Amino acid sequence: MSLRQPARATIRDVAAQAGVSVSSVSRVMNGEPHISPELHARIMRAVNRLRFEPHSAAQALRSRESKTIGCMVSDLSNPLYSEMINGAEEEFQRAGYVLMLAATRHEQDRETAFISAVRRRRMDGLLLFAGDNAHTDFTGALANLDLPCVAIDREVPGVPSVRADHRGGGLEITRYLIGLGHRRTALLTGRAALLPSSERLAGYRQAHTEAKLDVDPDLIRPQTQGSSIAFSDVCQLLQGPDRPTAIITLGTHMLAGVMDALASNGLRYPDDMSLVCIGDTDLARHATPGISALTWDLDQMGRVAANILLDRIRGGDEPRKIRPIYLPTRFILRHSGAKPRAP
Amino acid sequence: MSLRQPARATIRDVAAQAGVSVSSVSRVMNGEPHISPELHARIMRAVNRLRFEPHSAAQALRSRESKTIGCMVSDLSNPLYSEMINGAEEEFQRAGYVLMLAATRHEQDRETAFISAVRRRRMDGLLLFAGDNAHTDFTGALANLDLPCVAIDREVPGVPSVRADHRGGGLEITRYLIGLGHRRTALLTGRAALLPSSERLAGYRQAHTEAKLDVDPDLIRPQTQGSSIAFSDVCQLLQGPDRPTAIITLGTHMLAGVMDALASNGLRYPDDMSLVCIGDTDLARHATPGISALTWDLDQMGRVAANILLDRIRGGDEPRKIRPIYLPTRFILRHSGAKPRAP
DNA sequence: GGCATTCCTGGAAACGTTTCCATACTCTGC
DNA sequence: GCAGAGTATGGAAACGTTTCCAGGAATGCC
Repeated sequence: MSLRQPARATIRDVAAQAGVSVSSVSRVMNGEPHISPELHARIMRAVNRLRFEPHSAAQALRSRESKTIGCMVSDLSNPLYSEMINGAEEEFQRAGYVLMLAATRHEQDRETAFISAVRRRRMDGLLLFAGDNAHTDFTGALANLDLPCVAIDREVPGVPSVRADHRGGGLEITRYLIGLGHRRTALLTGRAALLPSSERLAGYRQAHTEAKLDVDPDLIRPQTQGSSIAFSDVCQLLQGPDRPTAIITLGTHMLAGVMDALASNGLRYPDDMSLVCIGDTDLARHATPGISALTWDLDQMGRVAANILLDRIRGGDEPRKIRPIYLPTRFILRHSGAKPRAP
Repeated sequence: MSLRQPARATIRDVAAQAGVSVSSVSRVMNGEPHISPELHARIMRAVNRLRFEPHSAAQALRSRESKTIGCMVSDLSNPLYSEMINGAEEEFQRAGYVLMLAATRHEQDRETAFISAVRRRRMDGLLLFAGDNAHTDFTGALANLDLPCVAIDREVPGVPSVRADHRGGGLEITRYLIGLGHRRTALLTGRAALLPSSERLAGYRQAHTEAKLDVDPDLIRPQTQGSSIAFSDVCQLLQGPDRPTAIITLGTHMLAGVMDALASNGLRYPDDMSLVCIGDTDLARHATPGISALTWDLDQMGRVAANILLDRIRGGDEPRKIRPIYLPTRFILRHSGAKPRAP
């Protein structure tokens, strides 16, 4: 159809075509004030005729702004993350930024590699999703970065963060189970090094302390997320001498493993075992009976984090409040909890 | 801790520090041959001392390669997509490319806006995930792009694609239901403008033709994805005079609505209604009874697409085979299908 | 009418690389 | 001992913008 375009138009071509200087074209493209209507019109005509599109590498080089946000996430296939990113991305799009994504798969090498990419590409900001707090090389590299950052459900020294109130959520659901009479509640909460897990555990402990109950460390299973791991964890717990009477588990992937384990041990919930899951899912909603779940607004979290980051980018280096912002969790009561059986 | 770094080191600083020319530094950084070991060592020492990191905008400007891949997806929060992207991203990372992500939310404006961003940023390639084939402005803009592209589950003229065999899958599951004796099978398959939906429908029709059955257009519900829509669709179908005896539905979000609709109409599967879902999910796996599902390898699809794109980028403009590559689907038989009740 | 502002425009120097060209040196084979 | 190929380095011109500086034309004020 169209001939192969020999070369893309540059700002120079536009200036020549319109018979004006390059600087005027630049001013028009950037919407600067003090431009006569005629000049504006003439330049825009040339821009359209030549289909001029500024080369953003050149812009970035000169203006020291890449209009780019880095986004580091451990596992993109986890819907918890992708939903937050979805929300954040929309805010960035609206502000004219493009998102650069990297999945680190919990590997420290990938984290530092991405930090390096962030530096080389002079990205304007960085969004950090939950990742291992134990990765110290990473926080070191980050400290030298001198770049607006916002962390999501992650603790990074000197970096403001947005978090769901996992501690409060853990407290609420544990209190609920204790209130039902449960004295032995298993907690399958994902990698211990992740902030949401450790916060949840803190809430769980607090609820037990309040009720003057001891917590059996065996009941805490801070394993990597995964349905088969949940399965074997639960089987193991069930074979022990002193079974738990309730289980708190992550909703994504793990809940399925837990349900399998119960079923293959001939147990039913809520009668033989109470169940609460963290993060509402189709499975929790539509299992029979429905499974009570702790939930929070992922899309909103992504958006809030994005806007804080944008503010910091625009506001320059103000050493804003670093205090984390907490978003509430909400407990959805369904029918997966009951009083423990009399022993 | 560390003083605020006044300015980042440039290749010039490195050259000065090492007492060599800029071009030598450039050569070393890019691993070019014909460099004496001493020079190499001297330069690397300077690089490390100054913590030099090349400015990728400058590199992109000069070398006309941005080492960047655009990735356009309609809805990032859909796990089907995020899992494919997760796979693709790993391949790109391995090859030294960074992924730039945009969620279009099925809005044509966002699609063209992103295409423009792709041009301005001189991205090296573009990955297109399933989107409305009806968006013609978009395909026009794309045709002018003259850039390596690969589409995933999407039909774009002149662009090679990777697709799951949705047609074959639709055929297989419809045959299965027809084999059980079903004559009226509802199909809730998502937006009609999406390739997977239309392909699935084609398979569905073919199975009916083979069996010399008519298809009732009322049974085909090409609605937007969403659990509440599935709910009302099914309720409507159940109130009609001539109920379907089987339902094929998308697994993500929609299956839940379907199950709700059945429950609230006092129906049970598989006895009152057979069920097959597209895309395996926790819910399909762990509902009781388990729900038969059509599945395919999302991670693999992302990787295959990424590698085709990388090949095209490296291989230059070879007008390769544009024929789509199909990945197989697999039918997982569970317990959600039965013979229809005698009327 | 002279002078200080403000408005509009152009020229040219950056920004930090890569790459082309030139040059000086080291081999190799005869 | 010399042409020619190959190796190792440096110099300088791009790449396509933004932005600083300068200057001419209006405008306002006394």
